[in-house]
Amino acid sequence: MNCISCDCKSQLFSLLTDEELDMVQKNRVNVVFRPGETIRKQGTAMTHVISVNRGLAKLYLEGIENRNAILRLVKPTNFIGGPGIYLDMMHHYSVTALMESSVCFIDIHVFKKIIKQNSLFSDEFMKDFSRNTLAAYNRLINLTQKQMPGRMADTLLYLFHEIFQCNKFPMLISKQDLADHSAMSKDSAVKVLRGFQNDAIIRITDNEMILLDDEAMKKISRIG
Amino acid sequence: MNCISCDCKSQLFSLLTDEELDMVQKNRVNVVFRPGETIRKQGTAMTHVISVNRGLAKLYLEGIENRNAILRLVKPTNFIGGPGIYLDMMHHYSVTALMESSVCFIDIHVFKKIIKQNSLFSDEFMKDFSRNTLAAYNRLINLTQKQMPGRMADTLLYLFHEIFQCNKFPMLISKQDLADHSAMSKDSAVKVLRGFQNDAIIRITDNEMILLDDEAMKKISRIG
DNA sequence: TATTAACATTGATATATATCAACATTTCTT
DNA sequence: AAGAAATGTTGATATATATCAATGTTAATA
Repeated sequence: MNCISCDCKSQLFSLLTDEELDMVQKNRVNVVFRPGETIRKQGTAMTHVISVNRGLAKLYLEGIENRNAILRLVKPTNFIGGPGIYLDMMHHYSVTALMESSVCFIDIHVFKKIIKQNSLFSDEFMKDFSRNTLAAYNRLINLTQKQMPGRMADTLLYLFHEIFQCNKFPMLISKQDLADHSAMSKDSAVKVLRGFQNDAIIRITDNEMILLDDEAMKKISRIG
Repeated sequence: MNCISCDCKSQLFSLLTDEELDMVQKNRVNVVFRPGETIRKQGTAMTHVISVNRGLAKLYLEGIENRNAILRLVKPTNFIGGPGIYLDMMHHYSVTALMESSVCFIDIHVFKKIIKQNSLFSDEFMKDFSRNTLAAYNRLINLTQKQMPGRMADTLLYLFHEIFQCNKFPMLISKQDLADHSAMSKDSAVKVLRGFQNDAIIRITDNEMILLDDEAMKKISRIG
């Protein structure tokens, strides 16, 4: 496999010249993770950035007393950098696979070198970084100013519309994960989801979740 | 007043050459705001970045139903950019003066031009941006995983140690502001502060707040 | 298949937090 | 100085949320 012909590299890397891609090619390593395996661990040294080729993973902050806050899910062909790149070369969040996932680790020094020499690339990197920061601001508002049904509705709308882009998705994500993305306890998450099912807004079967009433869900998101 | 000799410009700008500073000089405007005046308004077009020369201001997200989330306070010689620079050239947060404040507005095109040509400057800009993003991550954990006393303790420790760097500070910040920084209602903020006073952790007089027991405050921050 | 371990569910209860209403104080305006 | 407006304060009450305990279900493993 070759970076130049690879069609599952992050959009960021399509801005590179063949020469630059060749440099990436020589300084990357591809790894396949199984569900539950840790791709990145918060608090460890950052030696590589990541391009997700295949699969799905959760990106989360490890908080207080083993509680996690899931910031977002990552899927092909997302790029995973992080604020440590320019700060302290540490990982400030963890990433764990939710299904079998193939990712490329790219040496951070090569990455930084290319940032300096290719301004199209660095502009797009800044855009990606800015989008993530803005998303964090929105999370902050939603998680602190809405109550549980509104927060869970935000999480589900995110999954249906942004991650899976479909009105049904396979239940690769646990109830605990849904709770961790919505800043509530697992018990509360289960109860809120039960309410949504009773109101025929979603249906949850053994292996998938189906969005039955998008309008109702959006309304719950709005009114908090 | 001249940017080259100015000793209250943001540290960022000390990395510029005299030539670059001259360009800044020709494309900046200095404005003095009085307490309560809006320096930046969320949702409007971003035409300038800001360097704070004198004073104190609150930087906040405008949330749901007129509720605000204060992200941080800005003081001399902070730089104020924001995720809009590389995204959509819009302001994603508002900034309001808490006391008489003098700030310089620097044309964003000039700013972007210098970013491209001076890598010391762009590296330091990235550091500043990353620090703010990391701070937002920490806020997200503290605000969603701690209860009210822990959140208020975080707010007060931030004010004493990071903003004023003193065990007392003038009450330029209202109870509503303290509530908005701690993600709680004003009523609740008043009650939590009353509790801290009853436990002799702080003292609040007409015009200042005094930290009496730093250890106790840190403990409340820890145990949430 | 038996056995654990992880994950899910539910109702009851306790706790945290917001809201409300009434009032006090300060600040601003005329 | 008077009035109005903003801000601060408090206790009572209602609501939201977490925790707990009991139990069920599914998935991993021997």
